[in-house]
Amino acid sequence: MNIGSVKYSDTEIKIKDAAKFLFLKKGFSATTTREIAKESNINLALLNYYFTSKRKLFEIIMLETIYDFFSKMVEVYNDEKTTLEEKLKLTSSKYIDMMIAEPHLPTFIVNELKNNPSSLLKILKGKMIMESKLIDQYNDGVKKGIYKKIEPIHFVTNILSLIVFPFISSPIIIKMKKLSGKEFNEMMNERKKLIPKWIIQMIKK
Amino acid sequence: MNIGSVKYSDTEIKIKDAAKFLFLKKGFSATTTREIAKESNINLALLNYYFTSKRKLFEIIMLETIYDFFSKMVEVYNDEKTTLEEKLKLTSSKYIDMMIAEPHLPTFIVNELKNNPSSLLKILKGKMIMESKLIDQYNDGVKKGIYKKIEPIHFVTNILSLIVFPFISSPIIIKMKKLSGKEFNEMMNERKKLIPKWIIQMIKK
DNA sequence: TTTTTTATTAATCATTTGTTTAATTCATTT
DNA sequence: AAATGAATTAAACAAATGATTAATAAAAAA
Repeated sequence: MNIGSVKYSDTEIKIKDAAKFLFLKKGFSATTTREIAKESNINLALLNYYFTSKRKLFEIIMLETIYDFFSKMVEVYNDEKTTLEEKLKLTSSKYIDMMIAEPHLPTFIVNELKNNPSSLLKILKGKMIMESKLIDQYNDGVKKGIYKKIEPIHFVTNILSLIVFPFISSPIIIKMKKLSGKEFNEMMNERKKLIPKWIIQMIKK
Repeated sequence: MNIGSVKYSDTEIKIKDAAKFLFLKKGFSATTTREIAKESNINLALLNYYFTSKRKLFEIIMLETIYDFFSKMVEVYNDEKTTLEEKLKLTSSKYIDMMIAEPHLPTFIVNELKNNPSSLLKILKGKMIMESKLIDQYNDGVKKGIYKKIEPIHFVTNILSLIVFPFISSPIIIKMKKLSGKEFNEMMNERKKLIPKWIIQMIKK
C-alpha cells in the first residue's frame, strides 16, 4: 500500500481514504477540498497542513493506486511456478474480483494516466511487464510451434482489454442488455473462466 | 451530426467545435467557459446567450458525440448484405480509423456515460445492438453448429473491448513497449486485420 | 509543573468560475 | 432613412474554491 514505507497518522489516513473514495468516483477536478474534509470529518485546513495542496494529495493517492494495480499483475506474470494458462486464470480472477470490489478503479487509472503520463513512467518501466515470465512462456510456445507468432504486445493488450474494458464500459453493457448491477457482476464472474479460454484460442495454432 | 436536424449559426458552430475539442480532451469539470470562449474566439457571454449554460452545451455535445459513435456501429451491424466476418472487419477498420483521428473520443464516452447514464438511455435502447443482424448471424452459426454457444453479450463485449480498450489505455501501452505515437497508430492499424481473426477463433468450434 | 512542539479550529483571503446585465453594434424590416 | 430585433461586447456579480492565518487545544518534552 505505502510506497517506500511512509508512516501516516490516523488523521492523514482518514483524509487519504476519503480523498481516494472521491477522486476515484469523480476525478480530480470535480472533487473539492471541502468535500474531502466533510467526507473524512476533518477540518478543511488539515488537508493543506498535512498534504500541502489538493494536487499533492491527489498525486500521492494516484501513485499508490496505480502501483497497487500493476503490482498485482506483475506478481502473477512473474511467478516461476505457474504455467501460461494458470497465469491467465489467476489474472482474470484476481482483477475481476478487484474491480467488482472497486468499480471506479479502471476508469480512474486510464483517465489520470492520460493526464499525468510522465510521473508514472517509472512505475510502468520498473514493472517490466514486457519482460515478464509470461512473455517468456509465450515466446517458448511460439518456438515450440504451439502458439501463433504475434507481437507479444498484442497478447498483453488483449488480456487487459478483455478483463478491464467491460468494467470501464459497464453502463453501456448494462443498458444494452438491460442488466441490474448484480447481473452485471455475475456476467463478469462468468468471464473469469471464459477469458483464459478465449485467449488460448486466440494464440493456439 | 445534428440530431433532429437542428440548424446552428456560424457562431454556435464555432462555440460547439471549441467546446467539443476541450470537453473531449479535459472533461466537463476541468474545462472552463472562459477557455471555450478563447478557443472559439467569441465573447464569453455568447456561450450563455446561445446555449444557456455550460452544462446544457455539454449535454448537446455529449449527445451528438455518443449518437455518432454508436450510429456507425449499428449501421454496420444491421447491414443485410454483409456476412458476420465482413461485419467484424468493417467494424474494426472503421472504429480504429475513427479513434486514430480522435484519440480522446473513447475515454470521453465512457467517462461521461458513467456520470450521465439516464439521459443517454434512449440512444442505446433505440440503437438496439443486441437485436442487430450481427447477433442473428451469430445465433444462426450457433444453430448450425459452427459457432460455440456463449451469451451474445460476451460476443459484443469482446469485439468492443479489443477495438476500443487499446485507445483508452494508450499511455500504458506506449510506456510498456516504449512506442512513439506513430508506432502506436501502426500497431492499431495492424489490429484491423487481427481482431476479426481473433474474434472468429474465439467463437469457432 | 512548566515549556515547547504538534494538532486542530474558525475565520478570512484571493482567485477562479459560471452567469447576468446593460450598453453598443450590426442586420433586417418597414 | 428610421425603426425594430438580433448579435456582440465589456463589465460586473455572486458563489465556490484552494489556500492561509492567527488563535486555541492537545500532546510531548523539559
